[in-house]
Amino acid sequence: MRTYGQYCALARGLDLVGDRWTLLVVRELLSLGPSRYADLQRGLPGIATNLLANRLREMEAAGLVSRTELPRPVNATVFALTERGAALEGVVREFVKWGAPLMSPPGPEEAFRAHWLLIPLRALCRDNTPNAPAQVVRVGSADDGCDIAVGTGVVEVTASSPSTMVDATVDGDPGALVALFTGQIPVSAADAAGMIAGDIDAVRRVIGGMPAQMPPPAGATS
Amino acid sequence: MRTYGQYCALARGLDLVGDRWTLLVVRELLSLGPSRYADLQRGLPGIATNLLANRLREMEAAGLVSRTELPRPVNATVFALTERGAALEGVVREFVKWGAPLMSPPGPEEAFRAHWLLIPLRALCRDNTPNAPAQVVRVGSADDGCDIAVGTGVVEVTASSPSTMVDATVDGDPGALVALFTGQIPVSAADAAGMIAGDIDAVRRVIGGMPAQMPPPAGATS
DNA sequence: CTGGATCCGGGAAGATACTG
DNA sequence: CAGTATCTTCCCGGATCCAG
Repeated sequence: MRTYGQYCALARGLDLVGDRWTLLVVRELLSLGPSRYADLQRGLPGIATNLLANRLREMEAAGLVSRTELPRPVNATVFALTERGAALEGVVREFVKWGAPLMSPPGPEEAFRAHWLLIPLRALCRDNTPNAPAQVVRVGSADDGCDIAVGTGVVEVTASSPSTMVDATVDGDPGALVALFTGQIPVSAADAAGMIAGDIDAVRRVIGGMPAQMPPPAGATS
Repeated sequence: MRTYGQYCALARGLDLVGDRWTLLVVRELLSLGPSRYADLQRGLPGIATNLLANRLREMEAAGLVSRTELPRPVNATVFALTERGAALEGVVREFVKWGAPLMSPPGPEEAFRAHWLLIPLRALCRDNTPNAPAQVVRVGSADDGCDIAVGTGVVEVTASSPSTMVDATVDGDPGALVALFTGQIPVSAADAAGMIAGDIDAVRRVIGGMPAQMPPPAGATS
């Protein structure tokens, strides 16, 4: 293993998770929960298959990931974060917060998965009408997305599950999706763009009126 | 610049600061404040000189670092974090928290600089006797270390400055220093080991009785 | 002396093909 | 499905050299 050789908590931490792709694997496992190899590959477009296998081995050796072989007839391998690996959530959350101002509209070559929004949505969503009955808003699709469950003021965001009944679904191009949840475009505009299906009030209910995190375009008057 | 090509705040953040050494450069600039090239080199043992120059250029291009050429007769270059670069403090803090359990005693090959303790000390130190007059405890030396200033319950940790008058100085081998401030060894033991010069009560004053963060050795009874 | 640039070897990362 | 094998590319690490 490559090490910085420094007796410093940051350096020792980076010795374990500073390699390329490692924190993105953590993101996947934090978002999706225990996952199979092929699911991780789908959530990590651009990673070489041998590299994913290497990372999973290294992370297992470092005690961050556990590997479970399911017996017949399932015959699958499931990767999950250990407690120590899940403890990286704080690091990832701070990173996402720091990266938020970088979320200008995506380039044409850039990949997108709706479940990547899970960690940001946990920080962004609110229950604006806590006295209303519980509702679920889906972002993305049943195959790849997040389910935002609200009720009694509590918000829970999970990876979307096909078996969950939802009150509304929000989908569309990635840049618009991010702009909607960061409050840069109003719900009405998203609806006019055909991004919303189902109960539009459920969507209004969960969107926190967060002040714009993105820097204004150069030359804009503040 | 190499990129993950993912429209995700974490991936875009890692595109900027995920390269090797980058976050350690941030650590140095957060701890020392504006610094010269040679100072950064001293705080980053193991880095190749060309690599440091490359990183500083890339970080400048990314808007994380500013470069100021001081005019004659000083004729030096000073590197400092921009506001955006300084905003990485949250990421670094979470990383240090996560890395704390990794701080088992250092190996013989491992480098150490006392100013690396600055960020951890900010989380660790308290003012246990807020009504006493203000005091300063130095960790390490005037050349490389931290000054912990306490008074009226407020703790401020800065890089050590030769012009600061201190009430006590703590120094010694790196593992013992970490053990002392994480509460794994008592002040009395550190004193018996000759680690403390000056007012030992000033040292007691700043050490927070933090519960042990390190995992107990295997087989230990909890 | 400070703040680098240049050159080179080794190894990590990336792309693709293939397999139990 | 969950990888391995192989090849290429290029980043990193170490040493040396250099301009102001």
